[in-house]
Amino acid sequence: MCTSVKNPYLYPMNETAYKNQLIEYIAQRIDISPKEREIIANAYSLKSYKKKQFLFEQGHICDIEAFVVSGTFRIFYVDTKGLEHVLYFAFKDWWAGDIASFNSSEPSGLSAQALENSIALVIDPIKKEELLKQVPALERLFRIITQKHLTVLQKRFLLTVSANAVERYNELIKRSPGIEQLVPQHQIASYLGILPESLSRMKKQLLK
Amino acid sequence: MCTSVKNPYLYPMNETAYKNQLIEYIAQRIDISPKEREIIANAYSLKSYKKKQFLFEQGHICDIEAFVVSGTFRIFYVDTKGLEHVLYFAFKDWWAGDIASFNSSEPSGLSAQALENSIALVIDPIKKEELLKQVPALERLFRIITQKHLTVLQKRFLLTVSANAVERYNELIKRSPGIEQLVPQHQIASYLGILPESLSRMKKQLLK
DNA sequence: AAAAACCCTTAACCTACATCAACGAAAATT
DNA sequence: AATTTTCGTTGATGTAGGTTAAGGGTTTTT
Repeated sequence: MCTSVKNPYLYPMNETAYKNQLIEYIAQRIDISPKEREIIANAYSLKSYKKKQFLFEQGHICDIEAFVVSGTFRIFYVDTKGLEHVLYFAFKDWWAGDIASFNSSEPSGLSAQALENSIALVIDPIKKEELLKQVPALERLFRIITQKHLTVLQKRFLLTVSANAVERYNELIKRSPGIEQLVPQHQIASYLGILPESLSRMKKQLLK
Repeated sequence: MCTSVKNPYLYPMNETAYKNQLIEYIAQRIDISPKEREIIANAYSLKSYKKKQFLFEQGHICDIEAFVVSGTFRIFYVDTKGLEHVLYFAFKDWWAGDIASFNSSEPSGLSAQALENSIALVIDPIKKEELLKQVPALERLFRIITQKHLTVLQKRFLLTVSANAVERYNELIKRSPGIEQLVPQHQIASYLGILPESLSRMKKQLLK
């Protein structure tokens, strides 16, 4: 299904406005010249995703790294028993991708799916390498972003092995208040590493 | 306890040889000039650690990033109940540090302890910033290393939430054969996210 | 408007691993 | 060499969260 870039439903703002959102994000983290802003803006393509549409899919090569400008994606893993595990949610101004597959051209171990109609700026590995050559300051940006992702995942991992589901739930609500309005409850259960039935039971208990 | 740099027991090789080990590691990943090699070698300090000695400690600021040239460290987290959880082991040619604390000067959420007498090349955040300024190509190296760490942790996390202890144990042995000769069994249990008693029982079962 | 798909809840039962306690062997420390 | 600490094992018992099954509500699709 090929949707026009001009479709006002999918793109309530124009392309330049979305790209400025990315430029803003970058400028807050490193210094970039007007010339570099232009190069960056040109390197990314604007794409829209309908609810349930995939950004990339497990088993296929993930040749996309996305900056979410609007909407929400869930990034998840399907295990050998067919169960899904949410690695993280990508909201506005977050990145979504599978670093491993993106950098090695090996099949991705993750899928990313829109939880609602969403818009993202995307780039492929070749364009990204070119971009890094043209704007070397971005090496620093992506190092810092990756470090941040690593520290977040590290905390999450340690919480997962050291705390029970109730504690992990409380931590999530504390860190992301309002997430229960953005994401269906069974997806939250998946993020917490438990079944929807268990989360339902847990929340009932917590009301006492 | 101040140990002399000349102590032949602690340093079977000389300082230059250890630094060359780091330079070799770097040169295999990015291009560096002879001049840059010298700058890098000068930025790091050689330090020795007796068995059980800490490289850095949870609750204190981690102002150390270490490249292990010999020996083994365990990097672990002590939870609110006082239980220890191994995040990873750092062997020869691995890095050990707490990125979050190192970059933010906040108290570390991790400890690193030598499992045997070990030797490492260490750097502090200020020296590292200087080094990155003098050798910008290292931005790329550390971006790539951090990406690698992130993908490894991601796999580990997803395995932890999707597989049981037996499957995680088999995966560890497959990926790191010989680890059982390097690390005591209760540390392996901690890495797997189970108690030593459970691992012992599990291995007995597996023999059938 | 009807049908289908999706989502949440509850209940009975089950299992992987934790907890607690005790023992002997090995290794480190004196 | 003696003492202490560390390490691995085994057994009895407990529990968080998984499993299975079923019901009803809500949203999406036709």
